[in-house]
Amino acid sequence: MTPRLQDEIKQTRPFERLETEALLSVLRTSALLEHAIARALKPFGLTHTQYNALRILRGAGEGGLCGREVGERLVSPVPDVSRLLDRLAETGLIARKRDPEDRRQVKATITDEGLELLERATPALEAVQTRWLGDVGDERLRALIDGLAEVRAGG
Amino acid sequence: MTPRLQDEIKQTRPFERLETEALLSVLRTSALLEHAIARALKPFGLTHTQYNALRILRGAGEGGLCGREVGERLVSPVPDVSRLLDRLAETGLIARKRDPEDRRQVKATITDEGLELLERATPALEAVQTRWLGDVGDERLRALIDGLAEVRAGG
DNA sequence: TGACATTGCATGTTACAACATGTATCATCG
DNA sequence: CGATGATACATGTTGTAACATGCAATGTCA
Repeated sequence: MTPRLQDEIKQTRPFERLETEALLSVLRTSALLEHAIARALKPFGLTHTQYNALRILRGAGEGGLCGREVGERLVSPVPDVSRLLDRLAETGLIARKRDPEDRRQVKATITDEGLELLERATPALEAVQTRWLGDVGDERLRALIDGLAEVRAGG
Repeated sequence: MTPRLQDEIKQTRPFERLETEALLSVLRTSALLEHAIARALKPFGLTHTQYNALRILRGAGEGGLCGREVGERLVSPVPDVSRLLDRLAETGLIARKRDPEDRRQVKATITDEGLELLERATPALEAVQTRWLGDVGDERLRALIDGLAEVRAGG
């Protein structure tokens, strides 16, 4: 049922240290999930990062957020929020305007078109979530969440 | 000590479902780890994928492996092994030649230069592993490994 | 043997990531 | 008030990822 990482990547020898196996497990699992997510979002013309940015802006409401704030809220940090928002603006999913309070900032807000696309795309993403995590019990999920938080605390 | 994901990405509301939090935890943790790994490998002019390919070819020994086999053994699948090996060959880290047994295949082998670079780069990667995972106990690591394997089994 | 599919790899193209650098606006402090 | 630095964003460049397509070598089967 649950295959060993060692077999998945056809490694002949067992891992010497538990930490190595854990590290590679995180990376491989994430890569597979990202791939599944990319496939699910492709029909909507969105990358996962773009999808997340739209969700963040929806959560921000009318006032919107500046680029820096969007960057801080992204699940996976990206060092180029300007062009991320560029592309969303080009396709009309968000709108941008200079903040009169601080003219350095550019406030981004989600458009109706963006909201509509978000609602159409969300079920595809939930399907991925259910498929991959739906059969994992709450106790295991909790252990996973806590363990990963502890890893991140090491950085 | 262990921050909540919810706070890390400045989300105001708690996650509705445990699965969502687990999914995003995997993705975020992996992104942070990949970033740390990329930084560690940068002085050696290697990406993480390239580093892994070199390790795989070192493990294969004299006979080498063909591109398909390298792809199967990579932690994170990449759909372009040809050019991955191209770059390693350009910098002299691997050598390639057609397999006379099956002329479709191209056997890749690691060069002495590749072996030497691998040995110089490995400590940097182990440092990342120790920093991020060194303080996580074996029991938690085991739970992490098992939980992630169960997630992958869902796909 | 010859038609057909399959496998393994190469290559063109597009989009995006990552890094460095530039520019306008704001904050701070003498 | 003016100089200096910090902040927020824009932009140029390079390298790579992802996808599609094409070609050569092999396998399959009538």
